[in-house]
Amino acid sequence: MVGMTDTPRAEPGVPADPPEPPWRSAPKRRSVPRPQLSRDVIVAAALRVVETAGGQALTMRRVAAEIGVSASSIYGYVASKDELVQLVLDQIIAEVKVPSPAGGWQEAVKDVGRSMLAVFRSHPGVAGLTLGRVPWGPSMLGLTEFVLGQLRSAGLPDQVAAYFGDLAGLYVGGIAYEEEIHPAGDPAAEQAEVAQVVGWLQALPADRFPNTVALAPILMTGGHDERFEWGMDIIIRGMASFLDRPPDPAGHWPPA
Amino acid sequence: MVGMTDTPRAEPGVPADPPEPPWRSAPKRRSVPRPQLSRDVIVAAALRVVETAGGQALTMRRVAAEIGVSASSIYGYVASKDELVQLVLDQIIAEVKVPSPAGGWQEAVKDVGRSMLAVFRSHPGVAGLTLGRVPWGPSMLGLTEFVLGQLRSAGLPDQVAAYFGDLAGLYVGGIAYEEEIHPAGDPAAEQAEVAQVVGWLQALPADRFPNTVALAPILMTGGHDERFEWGMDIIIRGMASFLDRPPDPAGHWPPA
DNA sequence: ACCTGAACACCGTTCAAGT
DNA sequence: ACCTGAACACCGTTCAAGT
Repeated sequence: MVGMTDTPRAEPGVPADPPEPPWRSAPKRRSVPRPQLSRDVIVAAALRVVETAGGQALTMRRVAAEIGVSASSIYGYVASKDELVQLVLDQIIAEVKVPSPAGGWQEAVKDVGRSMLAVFRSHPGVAGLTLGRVPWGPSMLGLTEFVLGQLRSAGLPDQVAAYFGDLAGLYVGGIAYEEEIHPAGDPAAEQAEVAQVVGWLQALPADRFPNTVALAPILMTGGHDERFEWGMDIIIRGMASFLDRPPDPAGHWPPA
Repeated sequence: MVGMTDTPRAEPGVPADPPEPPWRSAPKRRSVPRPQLSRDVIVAAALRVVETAGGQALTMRRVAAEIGVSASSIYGYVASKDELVQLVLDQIIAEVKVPSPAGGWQEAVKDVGRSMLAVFRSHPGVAGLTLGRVPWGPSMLGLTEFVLGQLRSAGLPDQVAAYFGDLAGLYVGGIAYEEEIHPAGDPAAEQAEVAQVVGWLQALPADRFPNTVALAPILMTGGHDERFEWGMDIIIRGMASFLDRPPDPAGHWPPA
């Protein structure tokens, strides 16, 4: 079954698969007479490399070695490293769960964020790959549709709903990337590092930096989950504030 | 000024030496055989490299070439590439203007964000270096102090003020990085790319993706400034919402 | 038709050797 | 004391050549 998603399905009559996103190239080689390479094999190997050795270890040479093939042969199936990265992203975004909207739009949207963070956490190394990219792959579509639906039916202005993905995607990806870079592995070493910075801040001249000195102890506290929940809450509160002041009848925001 | 000792000086005051006769061997030791290095020289060269060739061009070899020195000599003044990056970041963050608080805390805090984005824009290539790093350099302190002071005197809970820097820093750095990656250089090519994605989204089956299809035209519209202002507004609105529901007398949030 | 191997033009970092 | 040059262990990508 590995080859299925590989097959270019131009055949009409097959129902409603979304069209290929613009960044996807057609594989250069088709007709596989032997158990040779394929996009799926390459993407799976890439994912294995990222998970076992981190995002910065995702190199064409390493992926090739993981499969047992030369680096150059990968270029028969994938146009560039960037395309491989997009394929990897699309694969793991497919794991994000679309939640039940029963708890209201605010919880539903937060749940998408939580699920996305959980997926990034379960594939350490992938979050860094989203930075500076918009993963407009097929698996992103279901998520986008759900979130847009939630925001619109809550009564938020279309432009507000449209911009939200930008902000939320940046936030979740950024948080996940920071967690990758500073893994929660060794709590003792982590606490020592925090204590060092807090100590430095508290040693500042209190007359010139009164607020920094005063807040130093709580500037760097809080676990990853706590900070993430707080950040999502801020964003959702900002979104919700648009419900108190709806746009004017022409749909413009801010209202005239 | 450290740079002064760097200037290669060929014995001032001594009048023009006649050229060496052919039979003379070169002197074994010149007073200053090579221009002396220093951190300032290296950081300045690094900044020049980043600005002229982008953040991904910041390599030790390129910085060395910019100065006219071997790559390995840089390690006499800077422990690693990461330290060099931190020095570059601190240098440019020093350019961020601390605004007047006259317009109220919301505008003041937004102005810090705007100024920071402006600085990143004027040094293209630097923003990407902030990702996954907390630039706790000396020049960050004045900014932190100002923002914390604004938020506290506005009446926001200390923990909310403490977390704000995290969120805002992630946002500004992320936005600036995205602008670096997709520079606004060629408006025609940019618009063509957007049109391609919009076309792809509009071609989706409208029964399965009604909201995505409906919002496709406005999902990717808006200039960089507009999106940035909107994102900052969302965050500030979220912050302001804490003023409507202040923390309980014990200082806890959310209030019991 | 598919894959390899060498090549090109790069990386960060180390370290013995030269001046 | 300071800097160089070679070396080590890597990159992404291309392309003639082999099978």
